[in-house]
Amino acid sequence: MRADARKNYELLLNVAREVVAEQGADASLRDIARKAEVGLGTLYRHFPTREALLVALLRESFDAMTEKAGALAAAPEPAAALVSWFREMVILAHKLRGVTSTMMAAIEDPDSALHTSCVTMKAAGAQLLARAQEAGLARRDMDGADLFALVGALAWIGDQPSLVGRFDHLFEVISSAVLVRAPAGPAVAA
Amino acid sequence: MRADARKNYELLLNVAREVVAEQGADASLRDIARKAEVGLGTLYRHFPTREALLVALLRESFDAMTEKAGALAAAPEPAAALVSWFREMVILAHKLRGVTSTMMAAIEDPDSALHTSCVTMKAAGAQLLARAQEAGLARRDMDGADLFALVGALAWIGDQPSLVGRFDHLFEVISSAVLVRAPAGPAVAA
DNA sequence: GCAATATACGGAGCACTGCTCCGTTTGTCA
DNA sequence: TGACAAACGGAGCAGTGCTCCGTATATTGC
Repeated sequence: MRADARKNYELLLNVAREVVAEQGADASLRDIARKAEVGLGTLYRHFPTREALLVALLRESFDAMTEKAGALAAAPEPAAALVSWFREMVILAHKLRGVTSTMMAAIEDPDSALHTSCVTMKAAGAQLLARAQEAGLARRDMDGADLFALVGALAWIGDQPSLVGRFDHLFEVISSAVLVRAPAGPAVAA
Repeated sequence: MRADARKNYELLLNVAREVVAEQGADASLRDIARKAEVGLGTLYRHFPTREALLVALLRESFDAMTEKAGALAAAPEPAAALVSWFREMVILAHKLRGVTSTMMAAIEDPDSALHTSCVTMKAAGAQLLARAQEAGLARRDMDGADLFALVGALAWIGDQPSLVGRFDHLFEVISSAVLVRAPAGPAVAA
């Protein structure tokens, strides 16, 4: 890869990160090229499709979330670890507003460049869920994909301007659905 | 209003309903005009903005949901009534895919033509929720707006092609978050 | 039944979008 | 220092939302 090409690649990625953060996943590609002071053709050569650009943007974040899940896998409180990771996922999905749909599609599309990162991350999340389930702290009838769907749903809520004030509350409501009801007082299940 | 104008108005509304159902809320307005065999100008005269068109489409459905909530307000089982209405709301939001954001915005925007219908419907839903809460069957820390947000979140899930198979399950997960945990056996809270 | 006119119609036109294609420039390596 | 593959930039196409105005027509008063 030629030096100027590499430079433009990085430049475009950085500009895209900013623009997507402030305009959402359907930002104008011309705008990104313009802000990077680069021809539209250059953008399209490096990222043949909008998804390719988003993929490049997402992959690093995804791998970071996988790593984080790995770190939490040995945390003393499985439920707290799960919720903490869950929350970070939602925040990430919100920061890259609009991309959640892309993410959901990538999980099921083996041809997507994001597929591997996505599946790995899902597995990492599923592991946190499984640990909470084994400890009797989470619903047993859920898997990693369900967890992902809830991430997307919460990110959608976070994307609605009229709901920002309720976000924390709704996060609690939905995450409490994943967690098993705490036993009421000293009563012991038969 | 002239007769031909009224005819075109109805025609456009019917065509729009079909097109939105199959292409989503961001369907091409040109396309709608074309399918109605009407000039683009005619569409814009009747519905100056895309939102105006959606509003006209939504209002009748909204009023129907308000009515339904009224009918359920006296149902024997408050929790079942709430869940049943909740489910219909989600299905409606899904059928008009993409419009949920419009709906959420309308609730908080007094200038929106949809505002009244929307607020009324929210109130009707809130009433169902309140009845379930008074019966000790639903979380007390929720209100009508929270309920609406969950409708939107579930509609988002329903809009993801990769999640259609999990929809019923996720509906159960989220609606169970609204309902209070059933007391475990004969144990009585102190 | 027939003008007159207000009202509604239709689509050309503008600025934007995603995406392709190709003539021009430039980095690289012998 | 050339030669040339590789990268660049932007004109061009088809689509979009939305405006504006010349044309056609439904309605009204006679």
